[in-house]
Amino acid sequence: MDFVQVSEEEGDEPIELPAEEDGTLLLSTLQAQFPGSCGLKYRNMDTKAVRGVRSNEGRLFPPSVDSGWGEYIYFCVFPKENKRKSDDNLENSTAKTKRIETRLRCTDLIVLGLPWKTTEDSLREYFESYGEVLMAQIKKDVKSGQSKGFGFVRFGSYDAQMRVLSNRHLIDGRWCEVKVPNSKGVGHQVPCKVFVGRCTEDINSDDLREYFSKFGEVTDVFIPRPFRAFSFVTFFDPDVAQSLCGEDHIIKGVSVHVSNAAPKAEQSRSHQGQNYNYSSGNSYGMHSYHPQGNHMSSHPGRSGQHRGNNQHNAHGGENPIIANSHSHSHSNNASGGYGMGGHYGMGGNAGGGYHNNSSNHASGGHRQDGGAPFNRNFHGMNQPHNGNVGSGGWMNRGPLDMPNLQALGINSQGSSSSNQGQNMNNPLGVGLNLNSLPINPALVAAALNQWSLVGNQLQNQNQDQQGGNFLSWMSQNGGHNANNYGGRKGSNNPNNPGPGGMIKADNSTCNDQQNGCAPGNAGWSNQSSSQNSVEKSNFL
DNA sequence: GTTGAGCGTT
Repeated sequence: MDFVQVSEEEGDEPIELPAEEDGTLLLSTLQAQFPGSCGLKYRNMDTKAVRGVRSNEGRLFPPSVDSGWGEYIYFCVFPKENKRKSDDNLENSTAKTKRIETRLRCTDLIVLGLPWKTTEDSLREYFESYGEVLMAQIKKDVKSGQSKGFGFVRFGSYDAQMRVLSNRHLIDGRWCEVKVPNSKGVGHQVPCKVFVGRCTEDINSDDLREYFSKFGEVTDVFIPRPFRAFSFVTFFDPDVAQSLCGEDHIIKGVSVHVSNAAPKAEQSRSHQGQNYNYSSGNSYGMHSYHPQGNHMSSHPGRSGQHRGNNQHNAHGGENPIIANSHSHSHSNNASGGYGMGGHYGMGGNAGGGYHNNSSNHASGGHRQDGGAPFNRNFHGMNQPHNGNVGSGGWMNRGPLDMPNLQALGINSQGSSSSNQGQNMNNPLGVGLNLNSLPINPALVAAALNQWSLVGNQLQNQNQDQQGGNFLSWMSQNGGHNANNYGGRKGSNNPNNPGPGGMIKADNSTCNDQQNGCAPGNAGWSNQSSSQNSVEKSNFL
């Protein structure tokens, strides 16, 4: 095993940190020894200059492919104090620029599970290792002054916020979780993913990654197979993604067009859309760490409010409530599946046609945060008549908004013969074989993207072929960032570590209670990302 | 004085 010599500051005595098998050093390893650090740098003996170490997705890469980390002594990079302050000033100034409008700003973060004894001072002290803490408060009972066991923190830098959201926190002897509070709403986040239309077949993911990397760190590239004349590129920085939208770019001599991966109107139109944003914007917050185990212990009253949708079976998705109360039932009783098979973190079709596929019902429930917020976020998803209620809202559009499906070459048959019946929940029977279209598939794809229909089609067509679906990939977004920031591929729950957590929900019929931590572990699993997307990345 | 899922008297 390789060790990397790291000191906090140049000249300090170094500590040897173990590198991974692939030669990288996990940021989490670094942060375990140097809390609050965000990177490494070293003194280049030839140039006498300080060089930064490449950092990507929670991993630090050795400067040399051949000689690895070499004999350098590296020292830590910490978030810049002045940068934070300048950001704060920017945010507080009246002259807010477009940048501040689109940039992901710091938000208050809720800290759950705090020990009763934790004070605002100790809370602040803990989090200061990550960066400047602008606010730390403990919610208390007004009469007794006793802590309610949760509080809020706000950081001065988004970097610090990201790191906090992607790490576990042992505060005053108790594991706590930090999340973006539900009360914040989730609609203001900016997607990291862009749609790249007019692609040609010879533009591969490496080409896309290489090309777009010059604008910012590319965390993912997804090219639908078979060829569809479009692709998706996910950036680490949503600003970069945003800045590219609407532009034409030439890759391998081909003019491609970059646009929003999902139309903005869609993102604010429905709860699903908002949650899509949430998932994309809060890439780092998608860990599902549940220090107290199962947060979804039975809430019969709540589940009662959400019954009715029974387009699929009783264990629809990973509805934790149903899972808890119905164990392994497959019957089509009327109690299950309010979660629409999940995917609630995205703007796409969480419902129709997909979760009727019996081979995949366990892939639903792609919870991206834990606990009861699920309930709050999904009122209105249960219109029982509509298999597409989770479709990002196109079914909810008025007729004037409806795309001309016929003009787009959309027929009324699903194109996947092996998935017959999957469109039973799709009231329009929308299905599309882009390959068979008489018109440029790129144009159709672009149009469909604008209507958020790409997901449906991809899903219908590729589900069998790739074992994944576009929509869950959409939901993933930077989610793997979260995983890797923590240096863990599996659950963040120390009670349930291991690779299974983030990889894939078990396709067996038992979605419930296997781990006593229903939504948190298998919760935001993403079968698609592990196959379509993550495999193209070099960090999993 | 106890407790352990949650979402903030701005």
